[in-house]
Amino acid sequence: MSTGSLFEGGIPNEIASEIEDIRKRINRANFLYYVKDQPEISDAEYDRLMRRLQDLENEYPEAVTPDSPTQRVGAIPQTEFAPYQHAVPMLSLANAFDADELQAFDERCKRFLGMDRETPIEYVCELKFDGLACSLTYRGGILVAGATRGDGFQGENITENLRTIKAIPLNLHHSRRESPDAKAVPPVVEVRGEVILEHDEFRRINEEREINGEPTFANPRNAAAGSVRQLDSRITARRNLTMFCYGVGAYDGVDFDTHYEILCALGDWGFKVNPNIKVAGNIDEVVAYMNEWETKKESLPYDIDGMVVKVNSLDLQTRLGSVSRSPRWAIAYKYPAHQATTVIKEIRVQVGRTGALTPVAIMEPVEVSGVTVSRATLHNEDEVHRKDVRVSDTVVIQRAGEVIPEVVEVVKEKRVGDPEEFTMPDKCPVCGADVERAEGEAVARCVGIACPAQIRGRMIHFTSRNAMDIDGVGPALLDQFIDNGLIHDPADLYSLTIDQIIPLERMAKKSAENAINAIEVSKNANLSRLIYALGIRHVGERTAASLAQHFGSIEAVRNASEEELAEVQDIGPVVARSVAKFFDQEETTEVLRKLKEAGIDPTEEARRETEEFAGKTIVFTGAMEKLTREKAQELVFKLGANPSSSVSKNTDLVVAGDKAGSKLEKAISLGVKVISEDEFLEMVKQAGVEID
DNA sequence: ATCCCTCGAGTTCA
DNA sequence: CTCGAGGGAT
Repeated sequence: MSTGSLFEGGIPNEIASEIEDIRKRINRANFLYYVKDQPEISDAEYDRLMRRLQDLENEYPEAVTPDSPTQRVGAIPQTEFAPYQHAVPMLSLANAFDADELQAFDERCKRFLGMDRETPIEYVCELKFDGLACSLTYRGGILVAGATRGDGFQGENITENLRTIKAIPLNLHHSRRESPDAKAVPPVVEVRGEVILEHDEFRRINEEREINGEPTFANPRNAAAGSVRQLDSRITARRNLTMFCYGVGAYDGVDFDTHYEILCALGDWGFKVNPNIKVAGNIDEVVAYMNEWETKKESLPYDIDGMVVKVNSLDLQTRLGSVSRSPRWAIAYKYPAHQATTVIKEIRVQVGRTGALTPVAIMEPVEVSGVTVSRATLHNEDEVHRKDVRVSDTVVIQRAGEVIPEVVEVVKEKRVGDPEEFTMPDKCPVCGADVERAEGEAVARCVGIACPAQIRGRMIHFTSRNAMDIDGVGPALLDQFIDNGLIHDPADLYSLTIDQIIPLERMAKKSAENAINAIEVSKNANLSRLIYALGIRHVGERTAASLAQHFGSIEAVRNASEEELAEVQDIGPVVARSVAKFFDQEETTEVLRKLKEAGIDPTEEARRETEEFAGKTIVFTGAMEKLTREKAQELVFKLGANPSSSVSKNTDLVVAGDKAGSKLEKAISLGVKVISEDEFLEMVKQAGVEID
C-alpha cells in the first residue's frame, strides 16, 4: 500500500481536486438558478455534474463533507427535533393595520429619540412573507445549524431539512462586489429569513397528495410549515421550498451601519434577498409603498401577509431598544386577513325547499376580510366527515371568492377531549318525518310532504326575484301568512285581501298596499318564470325557459308525457321523470286551478331571432349599470341567444360589467370575445330593441 | 363507459 | 361562488 504524494487522507490528489471543482460548479449553478433566477448551465449539464460527484463520493466516502451539494437530498428520518436555543431571541413585531397606525409608529419613534416632528427618519420597507421564520448559523462561512423560530427564544433544530433548500447557501460566497463597502464573510453569523412555498409548487404538492388520497394543505404557509418540520428530510428535499433572508441575529467580525447594508451583505454572501425593498426617506414614502403593494401583491408568485418597516440606522435602532418582546424600531403592517380562526358552537341542520338537509356551522363571530362571520355551510354529511369538524373545535375559516365563508380546516392541536362526531339526524329536525339519502347521492332529504320548512322554502322561492318577483313579500311576511293560516300554497297569495294583511305584526297600511300591489303585478309574469317559480326538482331557470319555449302553455306541459318531455333540448330521462311526477300530483292540479282562477295562465312570447344574437352563447359578469344581469339574460334570450352562467371555449361573447372577476379572466385566457356594457347596449340597439 | 359542459341548489352579509 | 349531478358528445 503506497502512501505519500499521490494520496492525501486516502484520496488521490487529482480526485480531490476534481471533487472540489465539481462542487464549486454545482454551487454556482444552484446560486444562479435558485437565488438569482438566471441559470447559466442546462439542467442536463447540472444532472451530469451531480451524478459524477455522487459517484466520486460513493467511491471515496471520506471525501463527503457536510457542505457538499449531495447532502441536500435529505438525511434518514429522525424521531423528533432537538430543541434549539437562539443566541439572540427572534422577537415578534408590533402590528399596524392602517396608515394612521404607521404615522403613529413614526411619531412614537421620534418622541422616544427626542427628535422634532419635522425631521424625517429613514425606514426600510420589505414585504412580509407568509411562511415560516427560520434562522441559519454559519461558522467559517459554512452552514452549521438551522432552526425554526419557535417561541422566539427556543426553536427546533431542523438543520438537515434546511440543508435541502437550494436557495440556502451551504457555504458563503466571498463578496463579488468590488466596492469598498462590500463585507467579508464573518467568522460567525446567524442569518434570519422566511421559508416559503411558491404557488406553483404548492399546487403541485396538493395535486400529488390528492392523487395519493392524502389530505391537502389549506394554504402555502401550512404546506411550508409542514414540509420544514418533516422528520424525514428526504421528503423536505422533494418539496422545493425557498427562503428569503432579511436580517441577522448574532454575528461577529463584521460591522454594519444600517439595516440596508445588512440586506446588501446577505445578497453578496449568496442568500436570496427579495428585490422588492425600498429605502423610504420618511413615513409618507412608507405609506405609499404599503398602498402600492396592496394591489401588486396579487401578482407575486408567493403569498405575503403585509409588510415590515424598520428604522434603517442601526444606531437609532439601538437607542430605541425593545419593549417586552418586540423591538421599538420595527413594525409589521398587516393587510386585512382573509382567514381567521374561531370556535364551532353548534352544527345546525337546515331544511331547504327540496327537503335537502344541510349542516351549517354556527361559530363564535369573527372578523374576516372586513366583515363579521358567524355561520358557514358545511354542504353535506360527507363534507363534515372529510374535514372532521366537531362541536367545540377550533377552525380556520376564510371567505371563498372573497364572499362566502367556508371552513378551511380544523386546528386539530386545539381540540379538547374527544367531542362527538357529527351524524345526520334520521328524522327531519323540523317536521320529524324520515330522512333518506339516495344511493350514491351526497345529500340527505326529508321525505315529509307537509314539512313546514319545505313549504316555507317553496314560498320564498316562488316570490323570489328570478321567479314571480313579488317585491315587498319577503320571508318574514311569508312566515306570518303561513303561521296565521292565510296561505297553504303559492297560489293562495292571489286570494289574499288587504284586510287580512293589515292586522299582522309590523304591517302599516302602506306596506300592506305595496304587498298586495306586488302580488297583483306578478300576475303578468311570463310562462318561464311561472314554471321556474313552481319549484319542480331539477328545473331551474334554463330548463324552465326550454319548457316554456317548447310547449307554450302550462296546460301543454302538464299534458306532455314523460317521453315527449325527454325530447326537449337539454332534458333527459331524470328531468323528464321529475316534471311528469310533479304534474301528476293532486296538489299540483289544485295549485294550477287556483292560479288559473286568479287569471294566471301565461303564454310564452316567441323568440325573435336577430342577426346579432341568434344562436350565440353569452355570459354576463360583473355589475352592470343600466340593466340587472337577469334582465340582460332575459333580453338576449328573447333575441335568440343562449345566456349562460359559465365561460368555456363554447362561449361566443362575454359582457363584462364593473368589478368582473374570475369569469373575465377565464374569458381572456380562452380568447373569448369580451365587450363592455356600453358596447352590448349598442348591439341591442342594432338588433332593433329599445331599452327603457 | 367516460369526459366535458352546464345547470341546479344552497349559502353569507351589509 | 362552489359543488354535485344531469345531459350529450365522443
